[in-house]
Amino acid sequence: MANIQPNDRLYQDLARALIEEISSGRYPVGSRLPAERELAARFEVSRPTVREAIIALEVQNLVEVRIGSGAYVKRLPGDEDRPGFDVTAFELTEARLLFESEAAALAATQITKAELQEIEALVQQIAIENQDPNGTEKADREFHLAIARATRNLAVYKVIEQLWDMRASSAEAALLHEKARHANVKPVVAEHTAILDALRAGDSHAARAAMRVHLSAVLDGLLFATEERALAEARRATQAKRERYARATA
Amino acid sequence: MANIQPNDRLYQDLARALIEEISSGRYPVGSRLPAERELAARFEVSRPTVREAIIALEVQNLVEVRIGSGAYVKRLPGDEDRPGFDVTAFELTEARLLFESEAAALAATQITKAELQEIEALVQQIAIENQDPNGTEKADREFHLAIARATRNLAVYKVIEQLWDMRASSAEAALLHEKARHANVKPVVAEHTAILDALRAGDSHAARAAMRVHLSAVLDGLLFATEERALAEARRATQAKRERYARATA
DNA sequence: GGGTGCTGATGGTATTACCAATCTTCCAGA
DNA sequence: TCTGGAAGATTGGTAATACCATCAGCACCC
Repeated sequence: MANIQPNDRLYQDLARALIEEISSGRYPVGSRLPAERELAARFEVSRPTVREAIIALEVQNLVEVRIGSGAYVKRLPGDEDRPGFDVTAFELTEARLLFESEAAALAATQITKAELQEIEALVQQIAIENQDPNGTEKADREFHLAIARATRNLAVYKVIEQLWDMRASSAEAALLHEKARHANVKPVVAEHTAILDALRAGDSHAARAAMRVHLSAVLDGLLFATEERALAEARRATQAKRERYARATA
Repeated sequence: MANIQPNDRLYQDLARALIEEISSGRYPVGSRLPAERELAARFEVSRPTVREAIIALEVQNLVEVRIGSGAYVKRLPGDEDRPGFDVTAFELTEARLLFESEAAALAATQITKAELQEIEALVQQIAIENQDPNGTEKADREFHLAIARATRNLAVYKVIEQLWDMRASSAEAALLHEKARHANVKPVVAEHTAILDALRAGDSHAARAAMRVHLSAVLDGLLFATEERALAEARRATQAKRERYARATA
């Protein structure tokens, strides 16, 4: 296949190339991509492979396929459309900082006694999970979702849930959170308690601020884990160099 | 093709059917989907069509394809993967008010010239769509997603996209927005321009405020449409009562 | 018990054929 | 001259078939 960086599967390589061409302005929004047969000839791949690449673009809502007419560019790709692009732990935590703080503020305006009791029980469970060497973060997740539920807005709840699902399914985020945990960066009970206190006081400003403090600390923990990871990588690279040198001088 | 509701293109029908099967628990997370050849036989389609459907699922990160092994379920489809999930128009717009304003504030801190140009073109397109009696809200959607993209945070983008997808798939929201549109409540270009101006000025506070003004107005429009609808319902109820009374006294 | 090799099953890609839908061009009629 | 319809070309959609690469499981040997 011509002009494609071999990487994984052909359809992905071709989708990537087409995304690059759209991004570079070769095919503006509203314009039609070349026909399947033409693309197949140009990239020296089979037509089914072209179709598969176009479908990948279609599912990402980048193009619209009109039967008998062609594939039309719907929008310019952003970074999030590059295959293999995963949500980073930083992005995830930044998004949570922005959004969960607003959810906490809204919840504070209307939270009930029962909801407060549930959240209090979850704070206690977080403390218990922190003692367990193989602890999970189930209670932490439930704590945040309980606050989202207290907004009594289903859309808000589904958004916060989506953020937590992203966290669960992102390999990079999982790795970094694991590193953070090994470095003993765990949910800080005091921060959760501060959020709970602000909710109890019905103070939306305090709730927003407490949630931001908490998630900023999570962000710091991730940066700490990132540095730890960078150090470990550097050590590994040095070791490899030493071995190479030992081999060269043996 | 067997057991598929005919709708659009075969691969889409099949992808939909597979999503339903995953959702219903037939294929839990981590389990392997049947082989392409088996699915082709079962659904009475060709193997390339099966491949196309699997690629659609793969691009949506629902499955992971291992060469020589099969397609494995990565996660359960959420409600956002299933059309028809019902969030009220009020909940949706309130969530957007909370979250999109934060996204606008973040975007304002780093937005590029190219991104501003894209957004400006979209504002102009909104104005054009407003003239069309059968106008859509495509440009409005793209406007908001372009701002989300300008945050350069994939998690933020996916959240805003999810909110718009909820709107697109919610029957109740669609009805109310239709009512609002008939009452001539349309995207106000001046509000969009104000958001654009704040972004251009790199003023995150102004961007947040402008987005909140805009979405508060959308909320007002919905409430207006809700009142109109409530009035119409009340009139219908009164008419029904009159007919019942007339029947009772006849 | 562990390692290696073989076989069958899996996905990946290509070629070819035919059909349906759309677009463009040309011709005939008003 | 203009308009509408038909025909042909181009487009995407689906299917069938062939062959190749990779993986997983099983059997055999050390």
